[in-house]
Amino acid sequence: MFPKRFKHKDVQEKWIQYWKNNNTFQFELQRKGALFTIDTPPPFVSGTLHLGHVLNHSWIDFVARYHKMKGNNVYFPQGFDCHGLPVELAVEKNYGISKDNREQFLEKCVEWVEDNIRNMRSQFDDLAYSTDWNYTYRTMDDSYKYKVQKSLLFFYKRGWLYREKFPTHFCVNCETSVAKAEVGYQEEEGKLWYIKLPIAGHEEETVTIATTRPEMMESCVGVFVHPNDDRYYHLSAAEIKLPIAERIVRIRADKDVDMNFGTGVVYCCTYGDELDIRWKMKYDLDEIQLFTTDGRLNENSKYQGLTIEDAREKIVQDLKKMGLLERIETHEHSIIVHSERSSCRKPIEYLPVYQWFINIKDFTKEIIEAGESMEWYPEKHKQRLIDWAEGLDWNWVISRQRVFGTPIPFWYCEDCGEIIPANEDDLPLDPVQNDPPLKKCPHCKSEKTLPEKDVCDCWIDSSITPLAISKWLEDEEFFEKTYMKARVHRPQGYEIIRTWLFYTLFRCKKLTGKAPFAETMINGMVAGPDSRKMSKSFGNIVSPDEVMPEFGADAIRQWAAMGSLGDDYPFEYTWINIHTKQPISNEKIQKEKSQLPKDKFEKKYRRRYEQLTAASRFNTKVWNAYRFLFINSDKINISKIDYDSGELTSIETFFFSEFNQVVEKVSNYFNNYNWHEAFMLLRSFFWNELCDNYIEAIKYRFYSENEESQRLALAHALNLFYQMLKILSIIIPFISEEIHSIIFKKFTKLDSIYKIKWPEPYPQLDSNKVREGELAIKIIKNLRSLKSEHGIPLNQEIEKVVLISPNHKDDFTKEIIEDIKNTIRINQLQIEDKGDKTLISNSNVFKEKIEEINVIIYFFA
RNA sequence: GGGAGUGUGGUCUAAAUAGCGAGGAUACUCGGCUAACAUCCGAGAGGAUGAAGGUGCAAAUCCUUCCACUCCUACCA
Repeated sequence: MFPKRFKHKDVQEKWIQYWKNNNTFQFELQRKGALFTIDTPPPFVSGTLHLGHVLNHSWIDFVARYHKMKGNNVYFPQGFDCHGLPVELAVEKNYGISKDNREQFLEKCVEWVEDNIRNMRSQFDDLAYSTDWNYTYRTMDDSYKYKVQKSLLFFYKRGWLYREKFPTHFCVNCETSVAKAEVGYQEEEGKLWYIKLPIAGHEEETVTIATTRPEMMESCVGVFVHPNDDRYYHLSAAEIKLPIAERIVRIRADKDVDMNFGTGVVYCCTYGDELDIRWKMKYDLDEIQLFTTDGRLNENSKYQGLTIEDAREKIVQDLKKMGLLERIETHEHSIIVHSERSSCRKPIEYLPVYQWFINIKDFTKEIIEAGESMEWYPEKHKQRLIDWAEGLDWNWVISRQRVFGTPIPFWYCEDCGEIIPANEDDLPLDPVQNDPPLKKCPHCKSEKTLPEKDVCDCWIDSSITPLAISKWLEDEEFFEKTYMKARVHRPQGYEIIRTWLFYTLFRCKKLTGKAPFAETMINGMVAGPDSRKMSKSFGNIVSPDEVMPEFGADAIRQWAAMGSLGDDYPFEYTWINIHTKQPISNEKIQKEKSQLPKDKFEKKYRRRYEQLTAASRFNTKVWNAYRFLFINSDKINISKIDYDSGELTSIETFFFSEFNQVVEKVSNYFNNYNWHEAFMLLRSFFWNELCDNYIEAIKYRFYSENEESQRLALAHALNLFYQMLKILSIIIPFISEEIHSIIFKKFTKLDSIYKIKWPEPYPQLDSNKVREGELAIKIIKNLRSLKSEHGIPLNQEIEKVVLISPNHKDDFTKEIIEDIKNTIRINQLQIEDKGDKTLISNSNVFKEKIEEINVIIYFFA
């Protein structure tokens, strides 16, 4: 049976279940074919995939299916990135458990993550994502942590992992240090305070600084002016007596001072910003730490206990009382905030705290080399990696003062600070819960040890994904085959080139000696229809759940295929009025949305997704084409769809030959991950050639009295459409699988189209037949248009057609004359090599010239 | 503030080292046919390639400036 309609919902459910029950996507290491490993991006376990994931992972699935069909042994696992602040925040919020209650807290984190993964996995399945779930990983698993910790010991032994006190981006709200990659800048209206600082020795004389951070007065360790600033030339070696702190600091000249900002005088506080850090290092200034990790003033301050904000107000008041506050200005500036992987967005402070670092600055050259050694699709994004590597000025802070993460496997001696690394054999472990390998400090013999409570930065976890999936340290043969000797493909978005790709290149190269990737495929960001990023505040978010039920995965994958490599890709829709079907402007919609109640709004307006509409139509066309072939072949007994090239008609030979060319072009597009062009070609070939011309031209034989002709026409058509279906299955797997099971399974004896190889070109096609077939199709096309133009029903028989063909008369074989006659329904078809004036004497004759092949048509209606 | 990327009909995209009237697809509108089809046939509307200049016989393509979006980076205390 071939249902009349393609019901994507039922079909999807059926095949998801089937693929799962039959382990269709199972990977086998021993299978023949060169190993092609795909190091897929593990999505953060937010609980739901967004359209960006859909784009990215649809492409990845195309890659996997294509390379598999081409004969590679494709290793295609999919993992999940579990650790991170958002998990902790969610657990704190949803369960009300504090992270101080460590054990219970961690338990809940795992629970929350597992819930989320369940949902995300089923979203992947809904996409027909052909990953083998037996090889999935979660960064929170013990086996994963084992590898991460082992890699840390590896780095430690070589001196690339070290612990040091260093002013670090620190979020006093989340109480954690954050990587440079996790901070952002936010425009904010602030104030600029002008404060008079008395000159030491001449206290009646003052110099005025402008600052946005008056509360840092007590941590001031120097005052700076520009060396060329004449206004302050006389002060160049003077000293300042700091108010409140009552300390003396020197004035220095440094060209990093901006003369045009404020008064041209600036104080250096440890630590207000990155410049302060640089000056502190450069002039070996003192370090005065003023803040606690929870954002209060510490014992070094007279304002101990106050929050930073309160202290600011208090100090300003005090300065005012002392008569040292000159004036206050409002000031637009961007402040550095905790922005990524967190919704915190609170200001960042620089706190000198003990942190674990990985030396990365010394290896940027190697990283760039590893990047250069890969093929980039598209090439242009390579620059992002190089720019980032070359501009790097700090080492990588890898420790996070959080709970839910991979523990850093070290202890310290409380007395002398000696570091005690874990025994490799004891990994994975959590130093907070496990005892150190030594009873006594190897340095001072003290018995007091402290565990490292910090956990790793998430990028430490995710920067060894190629090793995790290849069973590094776990299964030597597997590792050799899927990493060392495999062609490893890395698909990802351009926004994480400087993080995920950068760190992976570095770590894997160092750990294995081999740069991890042979190639990388870069996708852009999915934007809203206004080509701005999807964001709540723009009201342009579309979730996959909104469109999947209506259109199905095969339509959404077509949308993904229409995007272009490396560029941003909007998800298009238009608001329309449901009743008039007229598009509504954005402004109007925003207005209506705010004015109408939700249910009324939804009754009146909805989104129209043009691209998905088109995709659905193509699905329907595909469905009906195969259905038509099925219905006809079902009437007679087709026992095989193999063919004998001698039995092919000219028209058939022509289309087989066209197909060969299409396969070659599509291969080329796929090899370059140019999904857009590949799919456009497939669609138009399928629709405009195979359906409109090929089927139309052989259709009459389906109804023929001649059983042999009927049988051959169907067998040949089924063969060609089967080859076509193989290719289509890369983009639209559900519908292809369904059609395969209905029509082709009995011929292929395969339970899934997934197991089929890429089509071989049809061999030994007779070039004469190709030429004749092409001629026939051109004539048929023109005759059909002619009929239509003159309002003659396509099924109405035409009395007579005369073709004048000076060049091709001999190509009109008996066979193609029959084809033309029967396809167009011509009673009498006459071929001449030259015209005859008597032909046009009849008044009911239309004349038409086909320039391309120099044929004149006389059409007797 | 700086850097990078992008900007082509409503939409997605093509135009090799610049070369004929900016092509295709899709969506939309109108008319017609229909013996698989929501198909098919025919027609229409819609862009002078973000803006302005410049160099060329010739520019979507090269140069300058500006604008918008995206990503990255930053020292304006």
